[in-house]
Amino acid sequence: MINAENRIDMKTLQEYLIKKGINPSFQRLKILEYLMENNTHPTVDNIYNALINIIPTISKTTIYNTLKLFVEKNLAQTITIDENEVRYDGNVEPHAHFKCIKCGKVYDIKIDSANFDYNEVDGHKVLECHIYFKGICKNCINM
Amino acid sequence: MINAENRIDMKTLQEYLIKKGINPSFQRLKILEYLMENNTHPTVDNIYNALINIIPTISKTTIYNTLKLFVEKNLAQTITIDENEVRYDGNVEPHAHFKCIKCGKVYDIKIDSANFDYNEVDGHKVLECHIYFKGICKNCINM
DNA sequence: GTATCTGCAAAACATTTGCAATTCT
DNA sequence: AGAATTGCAAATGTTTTGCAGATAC
Repeated sequence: MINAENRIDMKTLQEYLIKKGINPSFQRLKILEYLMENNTHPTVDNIYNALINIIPTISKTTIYNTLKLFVEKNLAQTITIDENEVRYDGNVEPHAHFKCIKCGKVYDIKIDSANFDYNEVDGHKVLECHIYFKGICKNCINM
Repeated sequence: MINAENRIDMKTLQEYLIKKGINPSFQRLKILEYLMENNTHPTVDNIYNALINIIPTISKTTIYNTLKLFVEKNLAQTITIDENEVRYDGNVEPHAHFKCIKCGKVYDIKIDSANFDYNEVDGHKVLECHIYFKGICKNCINM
């Protein structure tokens, strides 16, 4: 879906929203575009601060509403790697995350899908499995 | 540390706090006792509502302060399995958690320590590894 | 014209902070 | 008395809610 310059055309995004049963308003398109083009696991505030330059009238309420809708329709997932900061990820495939305690950046980590393949643990039915790491990222380790 | 009735005597708790470099005030002892006797991964509110019956003057500020101190001194760890609810766990050994999406209960899951033994992922230095599952617990699955 | 979507303002929560009162030794 | 601890009240920050106006079909 993403080309070499990490840009996605609006038409593709629009079709994606419709396919998922979401009315493709301009705000929703831009929020989806931001999620797709930046795999930085943004907070609501991150998205708001980026989009206020493009849509000066956008409100945080709309961002909250839209992200909630995206999570319900499985276009995004929430990441709660740290207390008091909910982040959003447009990648809904199973994968792990790594958060650097120095720079705060959150990286995607590919994990052997076998490690994710729990049907049950201790007799409980497993529907989701989340894995995250904390430490020093490779950019910070040499500083 | 815990006997058959899941009760711990105050003397033992007091020695534990002192060993960890914490002045054993009555409030701190009771918060530690609650954590140790209830492995229910309580929120600040859970602890407050339980202790207000024992110490009618206790404040949430004290609970926040004390838990922060316990985490610093490695007597407890925070669990952020769901956005907007920080839970505390008196078990600081590496282990996974399972949260039931029906009843909301959080269970401890023993995990082969080999699965926790990452030194590095993708070149990043790993200091902590957290794993949690969501699904339907064995008590809710037959209801 | 009716449904939906947006965004302001207020409300609802959780957590932190400043500070004064209390407790402990 | 002096240092640490506690707890009230206010501040902060994030997310939700109610609702009125705007937009889309």
